[in-house]
Formats: sequence, C-alpha cells, structure tokens
Amino acid sequence: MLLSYTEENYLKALLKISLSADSSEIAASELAKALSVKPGTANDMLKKLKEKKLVDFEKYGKIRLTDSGRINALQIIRKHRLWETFLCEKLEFDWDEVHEIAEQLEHINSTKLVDKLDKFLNYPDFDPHGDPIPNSRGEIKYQHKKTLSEVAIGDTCTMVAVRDNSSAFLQYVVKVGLGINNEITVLSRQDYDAITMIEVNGVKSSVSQKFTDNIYVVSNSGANKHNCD
Amino acid sequence: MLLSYTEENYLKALLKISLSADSSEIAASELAKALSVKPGTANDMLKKLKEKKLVDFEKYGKIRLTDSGRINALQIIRKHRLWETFLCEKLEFDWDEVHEIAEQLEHINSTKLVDKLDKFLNYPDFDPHGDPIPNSRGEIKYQHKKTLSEVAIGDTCTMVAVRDNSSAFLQYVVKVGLGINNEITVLSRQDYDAITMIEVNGVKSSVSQKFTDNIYVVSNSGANKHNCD
DNA sequence: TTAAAAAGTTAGACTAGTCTAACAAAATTA
DNA sequence: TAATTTTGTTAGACTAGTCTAACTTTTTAA
Repeated sequence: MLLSYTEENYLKALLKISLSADSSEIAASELAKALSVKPGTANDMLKKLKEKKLVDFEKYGKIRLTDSGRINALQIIRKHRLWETFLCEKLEFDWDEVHEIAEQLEHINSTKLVDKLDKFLNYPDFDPHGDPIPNSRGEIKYQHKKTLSEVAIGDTCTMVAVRDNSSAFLQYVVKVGLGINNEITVLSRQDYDAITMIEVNGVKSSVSQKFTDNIYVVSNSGANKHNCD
Repeated sequence: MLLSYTEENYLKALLKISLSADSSEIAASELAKALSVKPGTANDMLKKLKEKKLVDFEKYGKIRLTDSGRINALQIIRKHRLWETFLCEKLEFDWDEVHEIAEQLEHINSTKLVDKLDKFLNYPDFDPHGDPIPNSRGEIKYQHKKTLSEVAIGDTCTMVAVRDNSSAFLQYVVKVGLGINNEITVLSRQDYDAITMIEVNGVKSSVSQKFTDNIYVVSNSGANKHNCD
C-alpha cells in the first residue's frame, strides 16, 4: 500500500506514542499534540487510516495500530534511524543535528535503498542516540535499560541511549562530557531535589533530575552490556 | 526562499529544457509535456513562479528562468547528481536504477547535508551518467563533447556521458559492453541507415543511429580528455 | 450524582495542485 | 491573407490536508 507523507507521519507518531507509553492504546488528543495539529484534523486522518485498515478505534474510543499499521510504522522508524546513523558515521554530523534531516529522509520510498544503506552501515542495531533500529523484518533488539535516576549511589553504569532527542538536551549531554557507551559512576544524590553528582572519564558533574531522567543506562554487572538482547 | 516540492520540479524542468535546447526561451507546452501535466496546470504554476520572481514571461510569450530561478534549479540538479553518484559509488546501485531514487532525494532540504555529501564523495565533477555536477556556487564544468554519430570512421574516442538516462537505454549500453570512460573505435558506418560498427575493449558491435546519437564522447586527440574544462 | 472540564466529532472554509473544457491568440500553411 | 492548427489562458471543479468553531460524549471532581 502506498502511503502519503502525511499518513506516514501519523503512523510513526502513533507507534512512537505506543512505545513510549508502554501501551498500545492511544488517545486522539495525544496524537494531535504529537503532530501539532488540531483535534479535528487528527480525527479526519484517523478515519482515513481506519478506512485503510492501518488503525482501529471506536467512536470516542482509544486508537490502536493494526498489524499492517505497525509494520508500516516500523519501516519508517527503521529508515529514520538508519539515516541518522549514516549522517553521523559517514557524513560526520553531530548527533544533535541529524534528527531534522532524518525526518525528511525517512519518507524516501525504496526498499532496495534502505536495505543497501543498512548493509553499507554494516547492519547497525542502534542509532547514534542509542535507539534500536528495526531490521528489515521489523524486529527490534531489546535493551534492558533504565534511567540514570534509578542507579544506586556508588554504582557504575554504561550510557546506552537518550530519552530526549532534542538538540538542546543533546548539546548539554556533550558538554557534560557524556556520550553513548561512556561509563558513569553515581557519586551522590541529594534527597531534597535529586541533584546527582556523577563522574565520567574522571570528570565530576552535578546534574538535575530532569537530566538523569533522560539518560538511559545499563548496569555494569557483566550480563547486561550494550548490544545484548 | 522556501520552495515546495512541486515548485522545485517546475524549476528543474525549466532548466533542463533550456540546457538541452541551447536556448533560455522555453515554450509552456514543452514544460507541460516534460512534467506530464496539462497546459492549464503549468500555466497556473508559471503565474505563481512569476509572482515569486523565479521565472519571467509575457502573456502568450516564451518563458525564461530569472537568475534566482536558475540558481535554485542548479542546486536541485546538484543534489540530484550528487545523490546519483552516492547511490552508484557507495551503495553499489547500477547506473540505470539511480534516477528514480534521486528524484526523491533531490528535494531533501539541507545545505549542510549537500555539502557534506559532496565532500564525502570527494567533490565529483560528473555523475555516473557523465552529466556535470554543479558545485556549491552553481558552477558547472564544461565538457567539449559530441555524439558518437559525429565521430569519423577510423577514429577512436572516449565515452564521457549518455544523453538518454532511461533505464532501457542504460541497460542496452551495458549490454554492448560500454560504460563511462571506455574507448570506442568507429570501424564503419553505413551510408544508407547510419548503422555503425564499433569496437569496445576488443569486442565489435553494430549499433543504430538512435544509439550513437545518445552516446556522448570526446576525441582521443590529447587535449580534450574527460574532466578538463 | 451531577456539574464542570476535558476529549472527541462534525461542518464549513481555505490552500496547493491538479483536472476538464471552453475560449483566445499565435503560428502555420494552403 | 485567410483558414486551420497549435499553443496558451481562463473558469469551474475536485482532492488532500489543514483550520475554526460549534457541538457531543466521556471523564473528573465537587
């Protein structure tokens, strides 16, 4: 089935919401907000997507992607993340610059192109932000990650991803001397405001809860290293 | 100025026509035909482009790109040809497959991306079909090329480009054992129907005038080699 | 348990880009 | 040069995607 640019964006937004919310039931208002459109606009498109059997919902009810909708959405996310990887690894973009461009590139329609790009990048499992890249069958490597806020004082962990992909946050992460696969030791955490003292490559920094909430890590206890699933 | 996908296609078509016709005066009907739209449709868009000072024309008169229109069109062609080069050289696409995909990629909007891609490809002057790639200032390397039909019997020349970029033609070129930078010797040419006997890498073939009209070459007399300007 | 707030739906309007079909001007050719 | 053909213009209609604004249903909380 051939999807329009807009339809693809709706499907992608729906999948992203359902993944981040850990529930496949999506409220129309959330979708409209994610896409910066008015509720009525989203409603029109949802009817169209339902007609095409890409989503399912009852009047006034929650929305779900159908299998077909999910497969399509996964392919768009696959393309987005492969292009981000290409931009960072091959064209030497900074990781905070790639999202906007990948938003355009993800709509390029050619299965052969995607698969050749995947091969060219040596079949990466994760993009530059640590997000998993679905393979050509739509399968995703699962990471047993938690946020830096959840790491116990004194423990050392490895950063595997960021939760917030905004330029502002990513630039801040770099400023703190942090990046994917860096080791972080949690030195202390204030009870009152959760300000956390961390050490990265010998450098100590104080970061807010907002910051630690947006850093994903895996424990450094052997089994759960990056790239395992 | 931000241009829509459609506006970009109109500008590109206008530039291509004016380049191939060796005249900057374009007929509206030619444009409509090139874009596979009806005359009325083209007329509407031309009014809009005139409003934006990208083209200039009088009612019932010929169309010309303005400097601004030309600059914009050159950047689109630059993107198209750089992406084609990327697809062939890095992703190992065959040269007959890249045009369709580049038609999509040429609309990706990011000057930084184009310039980084250019650098990644080592600032190529020509794309896989031998067409010149405008540099970031819109300058094009000029080639003193002629068609294979014009080469005298007994002369040897070097293929530098194709005139017809269709898949069908390109596949045929490959079948004859021909490619960019190959040496071609013209062995004979029938007076009656211009059927030409050529030799490429020791292999002899008979080709039609339609074929030789669509192969661009430079003479092998020292000065005019590929990449000179 | 009902009133208020939030969420979802519908109708009508707008824009960009397309079409068809009628019409006008220019170019061709007899 | 006048008739015919070709080319260009205009008007009215359609689709996709968006909006606003009125309205309905569901949820929340007093």
